[in-house]
Amino acid sequence: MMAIMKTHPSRKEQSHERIVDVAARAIRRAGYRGVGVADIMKEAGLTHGGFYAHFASRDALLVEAMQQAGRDSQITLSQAVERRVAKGHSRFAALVQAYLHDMHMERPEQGCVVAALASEMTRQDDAVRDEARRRVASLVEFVRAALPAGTDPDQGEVVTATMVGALQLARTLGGAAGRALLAQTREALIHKHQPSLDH
Amino acid sequence: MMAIMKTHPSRKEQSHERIVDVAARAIRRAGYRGVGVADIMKEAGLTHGGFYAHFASRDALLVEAMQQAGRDSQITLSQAVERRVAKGHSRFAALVQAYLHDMHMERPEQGCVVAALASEMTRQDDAVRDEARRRVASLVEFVRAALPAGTDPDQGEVVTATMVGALQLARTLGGAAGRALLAQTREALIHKHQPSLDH
DNA sequence: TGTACATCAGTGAACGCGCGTTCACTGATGTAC
DNA sequence: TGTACATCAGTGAACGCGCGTTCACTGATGTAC
Repeated sequence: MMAIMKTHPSRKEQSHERIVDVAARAIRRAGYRGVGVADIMKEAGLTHGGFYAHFASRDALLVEAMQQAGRDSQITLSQAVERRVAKGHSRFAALVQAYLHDMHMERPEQGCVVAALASEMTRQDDAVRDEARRRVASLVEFVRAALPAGTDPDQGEVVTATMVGALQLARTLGGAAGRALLAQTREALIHKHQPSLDH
Repeated sequence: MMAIMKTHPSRKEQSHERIVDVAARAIRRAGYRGVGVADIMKEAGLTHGGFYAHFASRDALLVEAMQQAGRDSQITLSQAVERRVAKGHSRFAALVQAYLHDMHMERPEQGCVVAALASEMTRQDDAVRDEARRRVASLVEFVRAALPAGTDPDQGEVVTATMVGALQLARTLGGAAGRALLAQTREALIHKHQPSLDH
């Protein structure tokens, strides 16, 4: 009853996943308040009436959507990092280049959920806020794990703050100004933490 | 007709200013979507019906509110910086300490409008978005002007991104974790740009 | 200084719309025998 | 293998509420003479 089986998912589970996937993209594109229940259901190929068979409330969906968005973007980012590492870049430089990539500025809906929602996170109800904290902590951990050997681990928070802030400012400025800001930030981070490499 | 006189403001002008002041705090506390026209008018001591004698639309108010919030927080920040400079701190250390102060984490409604709204700025209509870009540019200029002599001016963007990002992450985490993140970021910025001072 | 009228700032009811949520119902899938 | 019934996932109309916006009206302020 309680155990989650590894068998192929039921029809309902498939719908559930589809709804969460859609929502995970929607909140990053349009914000917590930006897309309604009916829109999400429609994009998932369903009608809005069925929503409450899947979730207790809109907020409950938001929590699952943030988890999913976190998984999504962490996988995408990991893969981009590994690709660069395979080409001979250091893990740290790879992270900085992947996170502060022009594409990441232009495609928030496929990108980091923390950067997409940072300034709205404080204003959510408890359950959503708790998940937001977990997303931040998880991102910081990811960054910390990519710091060059010997770096003070406290730099994990600082580098995360720099990357998240830069991505948001770049998105606000947009266009050439945004890309310039990203380039300067990549340069500064890599130069600071690995003066000898990737320059 | 067009010239703005320096005479004492008319009754209507006083109301207008009060509405904008209230809105400037409200958007930083609750976000662009967080407070309605009726609430703002009420807090300004008026009824909602009079709103459209002052503004063409809710968005028009948001533009003025952002300008006002920018002025507000720039003045507050300047004063805090000057106070620290007077005590013998360098201008850069003073800026970092003032911006990444625990109080700034706890009181978004009196603080930086960019940090309060960064991730929502991309999602606003043209007029609001334009003003958002100006707020970002203005903050970057302010930071650049406080960089230690001889620093590459491109660091203005990077330091701004770091401070804005750190403030947002600290607010999301809240409490002790938030304060720790602020402290680490202050330390890192000051240590990087002025290794010899304020340590 | 006073009276009559015009202008102005603000009031409060009302409208239209979108959105989260509920619910009676339907058609499909699964189970019992 | 077939029939009867129960369960399940999803449908679509409806409800209630909040919010941006409009508008006819009121009371106060200012101006003309």
